[in-house]
Amino acid sequence: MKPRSRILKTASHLFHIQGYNSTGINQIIEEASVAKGSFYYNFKSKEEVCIAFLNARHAYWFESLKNYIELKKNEEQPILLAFDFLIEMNVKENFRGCSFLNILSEIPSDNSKILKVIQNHKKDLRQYIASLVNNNKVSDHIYLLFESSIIESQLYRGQWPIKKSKKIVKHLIQ
Amino acid sequence: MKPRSRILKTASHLFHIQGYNSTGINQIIEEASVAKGSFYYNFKSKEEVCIAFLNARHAYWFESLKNYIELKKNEEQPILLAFDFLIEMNVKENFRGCSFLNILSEIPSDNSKILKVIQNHKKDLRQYIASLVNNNKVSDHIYLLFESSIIESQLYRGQWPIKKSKKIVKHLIQ
DNA sequence: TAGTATTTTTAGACTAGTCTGTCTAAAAAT
DNA sequence: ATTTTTAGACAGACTAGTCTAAAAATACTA
Repeated sequence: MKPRSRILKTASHLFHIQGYNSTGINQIIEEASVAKGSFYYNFKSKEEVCIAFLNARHAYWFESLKNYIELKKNEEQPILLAFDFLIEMNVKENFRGCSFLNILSEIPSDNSKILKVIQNHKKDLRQYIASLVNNNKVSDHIYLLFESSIIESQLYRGQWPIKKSKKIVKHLIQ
Repeated sequence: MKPRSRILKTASHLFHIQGYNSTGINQIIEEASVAKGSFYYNFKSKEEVCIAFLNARHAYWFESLKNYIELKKNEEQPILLAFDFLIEMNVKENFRGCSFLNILSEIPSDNSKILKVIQNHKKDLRQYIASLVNNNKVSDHIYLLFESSIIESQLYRGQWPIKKSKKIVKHLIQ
């Protein structure tokens, strides 16, 4: 594995479990076993690593979600499976919530570069949910419940908001 | 105004517009025109200021909300006014979202002291919404939409998620 | 009301550490 | 021959928190 990948992998892990501001470059390069020179050879700043992380996370998260739904689409309706996916992610990632929303809270509100990446991720999610439910009367409603599910389960460190939302959505789509 | 109040007022303002981690003690004491000794005479750590801020914010936010509803209860149903209150707060505070959720994203996930303050704030909100709607079949549903409204309007820097949620809630309660 | 004791606030030096980012110069890989 | 990576020193600025010693404010008491 080349330095660039090691940096990105380590930074992603640290940003995700510690947060962006609490993760320093020195920690990244040490845990990635990379020289500081290589860090700044491959990335021009910490912010650029952040953006690279968000892009990678975007790809990984959507792929995982789509995979999950594809795998179980015989058992339940896709949109309901999306909520099961959240439950599974919370278990796997220990209720760390949404990387995008977490970083949104950490950056100064005038950082439009990062803000745009976050907004685009959520726009894609909103659109994807719309494509799953195929009913534009309720799709934003479901999107809002989906978002709530993520944040509230992070907040309470429990799955009840997701289960509650799923139950509501079940009624909404029938 | 005594030093303690000046510190709390300044810190609250800075935490709210810059975030917790991006606000240093030196900036707080300078903008509050207070000696560093006074800071540590009145608070034993930055974390304690954070908790004091959250408690003050909790009181202020709820009082504002209840005031708003009391003032306009003849025009519309209380629970719908709660959403109008969010719109007004976004205008007043420039879409900075929820201080509690913002700080939730900034603190290490093992900081149970701060986490508890945040959880209690949201528990109170959930309960208050329940008391407004007086229908435990939909009250959590509304709570989840309320939370989404705050975060998504912060994310998109726009009021549409609140307006959308309000419309949904209007149908839910009739 | 005057004098004393206690609490609070002041300015600022200081510690020991953190941060992002730059730079050099050599080694390794391509 | 060029690109990439290495180790690590270094800069300049920041961090939370401690400490000193004097001044100011407050409270207590005779």
